[in-house]
Amino acid sequence: MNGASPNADRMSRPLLLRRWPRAIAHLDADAFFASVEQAVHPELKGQPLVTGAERGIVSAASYEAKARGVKRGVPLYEVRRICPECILMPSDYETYALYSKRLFSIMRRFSPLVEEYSIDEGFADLTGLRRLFHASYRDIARQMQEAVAAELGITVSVGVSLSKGLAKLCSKFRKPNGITAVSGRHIHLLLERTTLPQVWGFGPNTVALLEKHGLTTALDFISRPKAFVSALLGKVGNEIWLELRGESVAPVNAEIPSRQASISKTKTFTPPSMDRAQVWARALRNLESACIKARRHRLAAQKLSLFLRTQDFDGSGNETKLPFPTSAPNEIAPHLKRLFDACYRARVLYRATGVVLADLTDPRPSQFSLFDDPKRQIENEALFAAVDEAAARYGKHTIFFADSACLSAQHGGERGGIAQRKQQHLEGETARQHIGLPLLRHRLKK
DNA sequence: TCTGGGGTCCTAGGACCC
DNA sequence: TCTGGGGTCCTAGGACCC
Repeated sequence: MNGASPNADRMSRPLLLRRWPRAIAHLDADAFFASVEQAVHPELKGQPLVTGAERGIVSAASYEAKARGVKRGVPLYEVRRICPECILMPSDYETYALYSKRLFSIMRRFSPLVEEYSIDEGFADLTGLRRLFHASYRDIARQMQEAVAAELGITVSVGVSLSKGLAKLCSKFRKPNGITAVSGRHIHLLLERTTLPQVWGFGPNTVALLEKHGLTTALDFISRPKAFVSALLGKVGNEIWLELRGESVAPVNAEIPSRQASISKTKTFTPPSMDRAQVWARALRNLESACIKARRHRLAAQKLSLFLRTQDFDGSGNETKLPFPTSAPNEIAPHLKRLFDACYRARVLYRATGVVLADLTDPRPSQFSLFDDPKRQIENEALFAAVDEAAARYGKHTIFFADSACLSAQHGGERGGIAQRKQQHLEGETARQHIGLPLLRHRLKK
Protein backbone atom coordinates (compact mmCIF):
# COMPACT_ATOMS: atom_id res chain seq x y z
CA MET A 1 0.00 0.00 0.00
CA ASN A 2 2.86 2.28 0.77
CA GLY A 3 3.93 4.19 -2.29
CA ALA A 4 1.04 2.83 -4.32
CA SER A 5 -0.93 5.05 -6.61
CA PRO A 6 -2.44 8.13 -5.02
CA ASN A 7 -5.75 6.75 -6.10
CA ALA A 8 -5.47 3.68 -3.90
CA ASP A 9 -4.45 5.88 -1.04
CA ARG A 10 -7.48 8.06 -1.44
CA MET A 11 -9.74 5.05 -1.49
CA SER A 12 -8.31 3.39 1.59
CA ARG A 13 -8.20 6.50 3.71
CA PRO A 14 -11.86 6.94 4.48
CA LEU A 15 -11.99 3.30 5.50
CA LEU A 16 -9.01 3.56 7.79
CA LEU A 17 -10.17 6.74 9.38
CA ARG A 18 -13.76 5.75 9.85
CA ARG A 19 -14.51 5.42 13.51
CA TRP A 20 -17.21 3.02 14.42
CA PRO A 21 -19.16 4.06 17.44
CA ARG A 22 -17.43 2.43 20.34
CA ALA A 23 -18.73 1.07 23.60
CA ILE A 24 -16.27 1.67 26.37
CA ALA A 25 -16.73 0.72 29.99
CA HIS A 26 -14.99 2.45 32.85
CA LEU A 27 -14.89 0.48 36.06
CA ASP A 28 -14.11 2.32 39.26
CA ALA A 29 -13.81 0.51 42.59
CA ASP A 30 -15.70 2.16 45.45
CA ALA A 31 -13.46 3.30 48.31
CA PHE A 32 -11.03 0.66 47.10
CA PHE A 33 -8.48 0.39 49.93
CA ALA A 34 -11.13 0.52 52.62
CA SER A 35 -13.33 -1.99 50.76
CA VAL A 36 -10.44 -4.43 50.42
CA GLU A 37 -9.80 -4.22 54.15
CA GLN A 38 -13.44 -5.04 54.75
CA ALA A 39 -13.31 -7.92 52.29
CA VAL A 40 -10.21 -9.33 53.98
CA HIS A 41 -11.58 -8.74 57.49
CA PRO A 42 -15.32 -9.47 57.20
CA GLU A 43 -15.85 -8.49 60.83
CA LEU A 44 -15.17 -4.89 59.73
CA LYS A 45 -18.02 -4.84 57.20
CA GLY A 46 -20.53 -2.11 57.93
CA GLN A 47 -18.11 -0.24 60.17
CA PRO A 48 -16.53 3.17 59.65
CA LEU A 49 -12.93 2.54 58.66
CA VAL A 50 -10.08 4.50 57.13
CA THR A 51 -6.69 3.48 55.75
CA GLY A 52 -3.48 5.51 55.67
CA ALA A 53 -2.82 5.41 59.41
CA GLU A 54 0.94 5.18 58.83
CA ARG A 55 0.94 8.53 57.04
CA GLY A 56 -1.25 10.32 59.53
CA ILE A 57 -3.87 11.24 56.95
CA VAL A 58 -6.80 9.38 55.43
CA SER A 59 -6.00 7.80 52.08
CA ALA A 60 -9.32 5.94 51.78
CA ALA A 61 -12.51 6.05 53.84
CA SER A 62 -15.20 3.38 53.85
CA TYR A 63 -18.71 4.51 52.96
CA GLU A 64 -19.68 4.19 56.61
CA ALA A 65 -16.90 6.62 57.50
CA LYS A 66 -17.83 8.94 54.65
CA ALA A 67 -21.39 9.01 55.93
CA ARG A 68 -20.02 10.40 59.19
CA GLY A 69 -18.16 13.17 57.41
CA VAL A 70 -14.70 11.62 57.07
CA LYS A 71 -13.00 12.50 53.78
CA ARG A 72 -9.78 11.71 51.99
CA GLY A 73 -6.76 13.73 53.11
CA VAL A 74 -8.14 14.52 56.55
CA PRO A 75 -5.59 14.21 59.38
CA LEU A 76 -6.18 11.35 61.78
CA TYR A 77 -6.67 13.55 64.85
CA GLU A 78 -9.56 15.13 62.93
CA VAL A 79 -10.97 11.67 62.25
CA ARG A 80 -10.82 10.80 65.94
CA ARG A 81 -12.72 13.98 66.71
CA ILE A 82 -15.39 13.63 64.01
CA CYS A 83 -15.89 9.90 64.37
CA PRO A 84 -14.35 8.37 67.52
CA GLU A 85 -15.57 4.87 66.68
CA CYS A 86 -13.78 4.92 63.32
CA ILE A 87 -11.20 2.16 62.80
CA LEU A 88 -7.81 3.44 61.66
CA MET A 89 -5.74 1.01 59.62
CA PRO A 90 -2.29 1.23 58.06
CA SER A 91 -2.13 0.75 54.29
CA ASP A 92 -1.40 -2.74 53.05
CA TYR A 93 -0.34 -2.14 49.46
CA GLU A 94 0.58 -5.72 48.74
CA THR A 95 -2.96 -6.88 49.37
CA TYR A 96 -4.44 -3.95 47.43
CA ALA A 97 -2.21 -4.79 44.49
CA LEU A 98 -3.34 -8.40 44.64
CA TYR A 99 -7.01 -7.40 44.57
CA SER A 100 -6.24 -5.01 41.75
CA LYS A 101 -4.75 -7.82 39.68
CA ARG A 102 -7.79 -9.99 40.30
CA LEU A 103 -10.09 -7.12 39.38
CA PHE A 104 -8.40 -6.70 35.99
CA SER A 105 -8.38 -10.40 35.31
CA ILE A 106 -12.15 -10.46 35.83
CA MET A 107 -12.48 -7.59 33.37
CA ARG A 108 -10.37 -9.45 30.83
CA ARG A 109 -12.82 -12.33 30.90
CA PHE A 110 -15.26 -9.96 29.18
CA SER A 111 -12.94 -8.18 26.78
CA PRO A 112 -9.34 -8.71 25.72
CA LEU A 113 -8.94 -4.95 25.45
CA VAL A 114 -8.52 -3.81 29.05
CA GLU A 115 -6.51 -0.83 30.24
CA GLU A 116 -5.22 -0.84 33.80
CA TYR A 117 -5.55 2.86 34.36
CA SER A 118 -4.68 2.90 38.05
CA ILE A 119 -4.73 0.51 40.97
CA ASP A 120 -8.50 0.81 41.34
CA GLU A 121 -9.88 1.73 37.94
CA GLY A 122 -9.73 0.48 34.40
CA PHE A 123 -11.28 0.67 30.95
CA ALA A 124 -12.63 -2.16 28.84
CA ASP A 125 -13.52 -1.83 25.19
CA LEU A 126 -16.82 -3.69 24.80
CA THR A 127 -17.42 -2.74 21.17
CA GLY A 128 -19.08 -5.58 19.28
CA LEU A 129 -19.54 -7.87 22.27
CA ARG A 130 -23.32 -7.71 22.49
CA ARG A 131 -23.87 -10.65 20.20
CA LEU A 132 -21.33 -12.80 22.00
CA PHE A 133 -22.96 -12.14 25.35
CA HIS A 134 -26.54 -11.94 24.10
CA ALA A 135 -26.83 -8.84 26.19
CA SER A 136 -26.87 -5.07 26.01
CA TYR A 137 -23.75 -3.13 26.94
CA ARG A 138 -25.41 -2.15 30.18
CA ASP A 139 -26.06 -5.80 30.99
CA ILE A 140 -22.49 -6.73 30.19
CA ALA A 141 -21.39 -4.04 32.63
CA ARG A 142 -23.80 -5.46 35.18
CA GLN A 143 -22.31 -8.93 34.75
CA MET A 144 -18.83 -7.53 35.31
CA GLN A 145 -19.99 -5.77 38.43
CA GLU A 146 -21.63 -8.91 39.79
CA ALA A 147 -18.58 -11.06 39.07
CA VAL A 148 -16.39 -8.65 41.02
CA ALA A 149 -18.81 -8.57 43.94
CA ALA A 150 -19.10 -12.36 44.03
CA GLU A 151 -15.41 -13.14 43.69
CA LEU A 152 -13.72 -10.25 45.48
CA GLY A 153 -16.38 -9.09 47.88
CA ILE A 154 -16.06 -5.43 46.89
CA THR A 155 -18.35 -3.14 44.93
CA VAL A 156 -17.50 -1.23 41.80
CA SER A 157 -19.27 1.46 39.82
CA VAL A 158 -19.35 1.14 36.06
CA GLY A 159 -19.94 3.69 33.34
CA VAL A 160 -20.55 2.79 29.71
CA SER A 161 -20.54 5.19 26.80
CA LEU A 162 -18.95 6.04 23.46
CA SER A 163 -15.54 7.17 24.66
CA LYS A 164 -13.23 6.92 27.64
CA GLY A 165 -13.94 10.50 28.62
CA LEU A 166 -17.70 9.89 28.68
CA ALA A 167 -17.39 6.50 30.36
CA LYS A 168 -15.39 8.08 33.16
CA LEU A 169 -18.09 10.67 33.75
CA CYS A 170 -20.71 7.93 33.76
CA SER A 171 -18.99 5.79 36.38
CA LYS A 172 -18.91 8.76 38.75
CA PHE A 173 -22.55 9.54 38.11
CA ARG A 174 -23.90 6.83 40.40
CA LYS A 175 -21.74 5.59 43.23
CA PRO A 176 -21.33 3.24 44.98
CA ASN A 177 -22.27 0.06 43.14
CA GLY A 178 -23.81 2.01 40.27
CA ILE A 179 -24.26 1.40 36.58
CA THR A 180 -24.65 4.30 34.19
CA ALA A 181 -24.86 3.78 30.45
CA VAL A 182 -25.25 6.76 28.15
CA SER A 183 -25.90 6.41 24.44
CA GLY A 184 -25.11 8.98 21.79
CA ARG A 185 -28.66 10.30 21.89
CA HIS A 186 -28.43 11.15 25.57
CA ILE A 187 -24.97 12.63 25.85
CA HIS A 188 -26.34 16.14 26.22
CA LEU A 189 -28.39 15.09 29.25
CA LEU A 190 -25.23 13.92 30.98
CA LEU A 191 -23.14 16.90 29.95
CA GLU A 192 -25.62 19.56 30.95
CA ARG A 193 -25.34 18.24 34.49
CA THR A 194 -21.56 18.05 34.40
CA THR A 195 -19.62 21.04 35.70
CA LEU A 196 -16.24 21.91 34.20
CA PRO A 197 -14.14 20.67 37.14
CA GLN A 198 -15.80 17.26 36.82
CA VAL A 199 -14.45 16.80 33.31
CA TRP A 200 -11.50 14.42 33.11
CA GLY A 201 -8.48 16.49 32.12
CA PHE A 202 -9.75 19.86 33.27
CA GLY A 203 -7.76 21.08 36.23
CA PRO A 204 -8.11 24.40 38.08
CA ASN A 205 -6.21 26.35 35.44
CA THR A 206 -8.24 25.17 32.50
CA VAL A 207 -11.49 25.65 34.39
CA ALA A 208 -10.55 29.23 35.27
CA LEU A 209 -9.71 29.94 31.64
CA LEU A 210 -12.96 28.47 30.32
CA GLU A 211 -15.02 30.30 32.92
CA LYS A 212 -13.51 33.56 31.73
CA HIS A 213 -15.10 32.78 28.38
CA GLY A 214 -18.47 32.29 30.00
CA LEU A 215 -18.65 28.49 30.09
CA THR A 216 -20.01 26.64 33.10
CA THR A 217 -20.98 23.13 31.99
CA ALA A 218 -19.47 20.40 29.85
CA LEU A 219 -22.35 20.97 27.45
CA ASP A 220 -21.29 24.60 27.03
CA PHE A 221 -17.84 23.33 26.22
CA ILE A 222 -18.79 20.88 23.48
CA SER A 223 -21.17 23.44 21.97
CA ARG A 224 -18.26 25.74 21.16
CA PRO A 225 -16.65 25.39 17.74
CA LYS A 226 -13.58 23.24 17.35
CA ALA A 227 -11.46 26.22 16.31
CA PHE A 228 -12.26 28.01 19.54
CA VAL A 229 -11.15 25.00 21.59
CA SER A 230 -7.99 24.44 19.55
CA ALA A 231 -6.91 28.03 19.89
CA LEU A 232 -7.54 28.08 23.63
CA LEU A 233 -6.44 24.65 24.78
CA GLY A 234 -4.42 23.06 22.01
CA LYS A 235 -4.17 19.38 21.37
CA VAL A 236 -5.18 18.13 24.78
CA GLY A 237 -8.31 20.28 24.87
CA ASN A 238 -9.19 19.16 21.41
CA GLU A 239 -9.10 15.51 22.40
CA ILE A 240 -11.36 16.17 25.36
CA TRP A 241 -13.76 18.05 23.10
CA LEU A 242 -13.97 15.12 20.68
CA GLU A 243 -14.27 12.51 23.42
CA LEU A 244 -17.11 14.37 25.12
CA ARG A 245 -18.91 14.63 21.80
CA GLY A 246 -18.83 10.86 21.61
CA GLU A 247 -15.93 10.42 19.22
CA SER A 248 -13.41 8.05 20.75
CA VAL A 249 -9.91 9.37 20.03
CA ALA A 250 -8.13 8.03 23.12
CA PRO A 251 -8.06 4.28 22.51
CA VAL A 252 -8.19 1.75 25.33
CA ASN A 253 -4.53 0.97 25.83
CA ALA A 254 -4.08 -2.65 26.79
CA GLU A 255 -0.30 -2.52 26.98
CA ILE A 256 1.25 -3.00 30.36
CA PRO A 257 3.84 -0.25 30.80
CA SER A 258 7.22 -1.94 30.51
CA ARG A 259 8.77 -0.14 33.43
CA GLN A 260 8.27 2.80 35.68
CA ALA A 261 9.65 6.06 34.32
CA SER A 262 10.67 7.63 37.61
CA ILE A 263 10.76 7.19 41.36
CA SER A 264 10.29 10.15 43.63
CA LYS A 265 10.35 10.73 47.35
CA THR A 266 8.99 13.90 48.87
CA LYS A 267 8.54 14.82 52.47
CA THR A 268 6.99 17.89 53.97
CA PHE A 269 8.28 18.83 57.39
CA THR A 270 6.60 20.80 60.10
CA PRO A 271 7.70 23.21 61.26
CA PRO A 272 9.51 24.47 58.18
CA SER A 273 13.22 24.98 58.52
CA MET A 274 15.93 27.48 57.56
CA ASP A 275 18.71 25.30 58.87
CA ARG A 276 21.00 24.20 56.08
CA ALA A 277 22.08 20.96 57.74
CA GLN A 278 18.47 20.04 58.52
CA VAL A 279 17.24 20.65 55.00
CA TRP A 280 20.18 18.76 53.54
CA ALA A 281 19.54 15.86 55.91
CA ARG A 282 15.93 15.68 54.67
CA ALA A 283 17.04 15.63 51.05
CA LEU A 284 19.55 12.91 51.79
CA ARG A 285 16.89 10.86 53.56
CA ASN A 286 14.66 11.23 50.49
CA LEU A 287 17.50 9.97 48.34
CA GLU A 288 17.96 6.92 50.55
CA SER A 289 14.24 6.12 50.39
CA ALA A 290 14.16 6.53 46.63
CA CYS A 291 17.18 4.25 46.26
CA ILE A 292 15.57 1.61 48.47
CA LYS A 293 12.54 1.62 46.20
CA ALA A 294 14.70 1.50 43.08
CA ARG A 295 16.55 -1.54 44.39
CA ARG A 296 13.31 -3.23 45.35
CA HIS A 297 12.16 -2.87 41.74
CA ARG A 298 15.60 -3.79 40.42
CA LEU A 299 16.09 -0.47 38.68
CA ALA A 300 18.99 1.92 38.35
CA ALA A 301 18.76 5.65 37.75
CA GLN A 302 20.57 7.66 35.12
CA LYS A 303 19.10 11.00 36.05
CA LEU A 304 18.70 12.73 39.38
CA SER A 305 16.69 15.77 40.34
CA LEU A 306 16.18 17.64 43.55
CA PHE A 307 13.66 20.25 44.49
CA LEU A 308 13.26 22.38 47.57
CA ARG A 309 9.86 23.80 48.33
CA THR A 310 9.55 27.01 50.28
CA GLN A 311 6.86 28.11 52.66
CA ASP A 312 4.75 29.77 49.96
CA PHE A 313 4.80 26.70 47.72
CA ASP A 314 7.53 28.15 45.57
CA GLY A 315 9.86 25.52 44.34
CA SER A 316 13.37 25.62 43.06
CA GLY A 317 14.78 22.55 41.46
CA ASN A 318 17.70 21.24 39.57
CA GLU A 319 18.66 18.07 37.79
CA THR A 320 21.69 16.26 36.52
CA LYS A 321 22.75 13.20 34.58
CA LEU A 322 24.46 10.47 36.53
CA PRO A 323 27.71 9.12 35.09
CA PHE A 324 26.41 5.53 35.18
CA PRO A 325 23.14 3.83 36.11
CA THR A 326 23.01 3.20 39.83
CA SER A 327 20.75 2.78 42.84
CA ALA A 328 23.50 3.26 45.42
CA PRO A 329 22.93 6.38 47.52
CA ASN A 330 26.62 6.80 48.26
CA GLU A 331 27.30 7.06 44.52
CA ILE A 332 24.48 9.53 44.03
CA ALA A 333 24.95 11.63 47.17
CA PRO A 334 27.81 13.79 45.83
CA HIS A 335 25.69 14.71 42.80
CA LEU A 336 22.77 15.49 45.06
CA LYS A 337 25.03 17.68 47.18
CA ARG A 338 26.03 19.67 44.10
CA LEU A 339 22.39 20.18 43.15
CA PHE A 340 21.58 21.14 46.70
CA ASP A 341 24.36 23.73 46.92
CA ALA A 342 23.16 25.22 43.66
CA CYS A 343 19.59 25.81 44.77
CA TYR A 344 19.72 26.21 48.55
CA ARG A 345 19.30 29.81 49.71
CA ALA A 346 20.19 30.95 53.18
CA ARG A 347 17.50 32.64 55.31
CA VAL A 348 14.69 31.02 53.33
CA LEU A 349 12.12 28.86 55.10
CA TYR A 350 11.79 25.46 53.47
CA ARG A 351 8.84 23.18 54.06
CA ALA A 352 9.66 20.20 51.87
CA THR A 353 12.39 18.49 49.89
CA GLY A 354 12.01 16.02 47.10
CA VAL A 355 14.29 13.72 45.17
CA VAL A 356 13.47 12.13 41.82
CA LEU A 357 15.33 9.25 40.21
CA ALA A 358 14.59 9.10 36.49
CA ASP A 359 15.70 7.48 33.24
CA LEU A 360 15.47 4.14 34.98
CA THR A 361 17.14 1.11 33.43
CA ASP A 362 18.43 -2.30 34.37
CA PRO A 363 20.86 -2.15 37.26
CA ARG A 364 23.70 -4.11 35.68
CA PRO A 365 25.21 -2.45 32.64
CA SER A 366 25.72 -5.06 29.95
CA GLN A 367 29.33 -3.98 29.75
CA PHE A 368 31.57 -1.84 31.88
CA SER A 369 32.87 1.13 30.02
CA LEU A 370 36.47 2.21 30.11
CA PHE A 371 35.88 4.70 32.86
CA ASP A 372 33.69 2.61 35.10
CA ASP A 373 35.07 1.11 38.23
CA PRO A 374 33.66 -2.43 38.22
CA LYS A 375 35.22 -3.37 41.54
CA ARG A 376 33.59 -0.48 43.31
CA GLN A 377 30.26 -1.16 41.67
CA ILE A 378 30.29 -4.80 42.66
CA GLU A 379 31.26 -3.90 46.20
CA ASN A 380 28.46 -1.44 46.31
CA GLU A 381 26.01 -4.06 45.19
CA ALA A 382 27.08 -6.30 48.03
CA LEU A 383 26.94 -3.41 50.47
CA PHE A 384 23.40 -2.46 49.61
CA ALA A 385 22.21 -6.03 49.49
CA ALA A 386 23.32 -6.09 53.11
CA VAL A 387 21.65 -2.75 53.85
CA ASP A 388 18.39 -4.02 52.41
CA GLU A 389 18.66 -7.19 54.42
CA ALA A 390 19.19 -5.22 57.62
CA ALA A 391 16.21 -3.07 56.72
CA ALA A 392 14.08 -6.16 56.25
CA ARG A 393 15.06 -7.35 59.70
CA TYR A 394 15.11 -4.20 61.76
CA GLY A 395 13.09 -1.67 59.75
CA LYS A 396 13.68 0.92 57.08
CA HIS A 397 16.54 3.35 57.56
CA THR A 398 18.20 1.12 60.11
CA ILE A 399 21.46 2.05 58.43
CA PHE A 400 21.86 5.46 56.88
CA PHE A 401 24.19 8.33 56.16
CA ALA A 402 25.74 10.14 59.08
CA ASP A 403 24.53 13.44 57.58
CA SER A 404 20.92 12.45 58.03
CA ALA A 405 21.42 11.18 61.58
CA CYS A 406 19.98 14.35 63.11
CA LEU A 407 16.56 13.26 61.87
CA SER A 408 16.25 10.02 63.78
CA ALA A 409 15.68 11.42 67.25
CA GLN A 410 12.71 13.58 66.26
CA HIS A 411 11.39 10.90 64.02
CA GLY A 412 11.34 8.23 66.65
CA GLY A 413 9.51 10.54 69.01
CA GLU A 414 6.46 10.68 66.78
CA ARG A 415 5.98 6.98 66.76
CA GLY A 416 5.80 4.26 69.31
CA GLY A 417 5.93 0.52 69.60
CA ILE A 418 8.60 -2.04 70.16
CA ALA A 419 9.74 -2.17 66.55
CA GLN A 420 10.33 1.57 66.52
CA ARG A 421 12.22 1.54 69.80
CA LYS A 422 14.40 -1.22 68.51
CA GLN A 423 15.02 0.80 65.39
CA GLN A 424 15.82 3.91 67.41
CA HIS A 425 18.28 1.95 69.42
CA LEU A 426 20.01 0.72 66.31
CA GLU A 427 19.99 4.16 64.79
CA GLY A 428 21.60 5.56 67.90
CA GLU A 429 24.31 2.98 67.62
CA THR A 430 25.15 3.59 64.01
CA ALA A 431 24.35 7.23 63.69
CA ARG A 432 27.82 8.59 64.08
CA GLN A 433 29.46 6.07 61.81
CA HIS A 434 29.68 6.18 58.08
CA ILE A 435 28.38 3.03 56.54
CA GLY A 436 31.07 0.65 55.45
CA LEU A 437 31.28 -2.92 54.36
CA PRO A 438 33.16 -4.45 57.31
CA LEU A 439 30.93 -2.79 59.88
CA LEU A 440 27.86 -4.10 58.14
CA ARG A 441 29.07 -7.64 57.81
CA HIS A 442 29.86 -7.60 61.46
CA ARG A 443 26.45 -6.29 62.37
CA LEU A 444 24.62 -8.79 60.23
CA LYS A 445 26.42 -11.74 61.72
CA LYS A 446 25.10 -10.90 65.16
C1' DT B 1 -9.15 25.61 49.58
C1' DC B 2 -5.82 22.54 49.92
C1' DT B 3 -4.23 18.76 52.87
C1' DG B 4 0.22 15.19 50.92
C1' DG B 5 2.81 11.98 48.16
C1' DG B 6 3.54 9.45 43.79
C1' DG B 7 3.25 9.71 39.01
C1' DT B 8 2.71 10.97 33.42
C1' DC B 9 2.39 13.76 29.40
C1' DC B 10 2.64 17.96 26.51
C1' DT B 11 4.83 22.15 24.88
C1' DA B 12 8.01 25.76 24.04
C1' DG B 13 12.58 27.09 23.38
C1' DG B 14 17.43 26.41 22.57
C1' DA B 15 21.44 23.87 20.72
C1' DC B 16 23.24 21.62 17.07
C1' DC B 17 23.65 19.48 12.58
C1' DC B 18 22.94 19.15 7.58
C1' DT C 1 31.05 34.11 5.53
C1' DC C 2 26.24 34.79 5.21
C1' DT C 3 21.44 33.31 4.66
C1' DG C 4 17.78 30.28 5.21
C1' DG C 5 15.25 26.07 5.88
C1' DG C 6 14.54 21.76 8.14
C1' DG C 7 15.13 18.06 11.43
C1' DT C 8 16.36 16.04 15.98
C1' DC C 9 17.39 16.03 20.65
C1' DC C 10 17.41 17.87 25.15
C1' DT C 11 15.64 20.67 28.91
C1' DA C 12 12.50 23.32 31.72
C1' DG C 13 8.16 24.11 33.12
C1' DG C 14 3.29 23.56 33.32
C1' DA C 15 -0.85 20.96 33.97
C1' DC C 16 -3.25 17.08 35.45
C1' DC C 17 -4.29 12.58 37.49
C1' DC C 18 -4.92 9.12 41.39
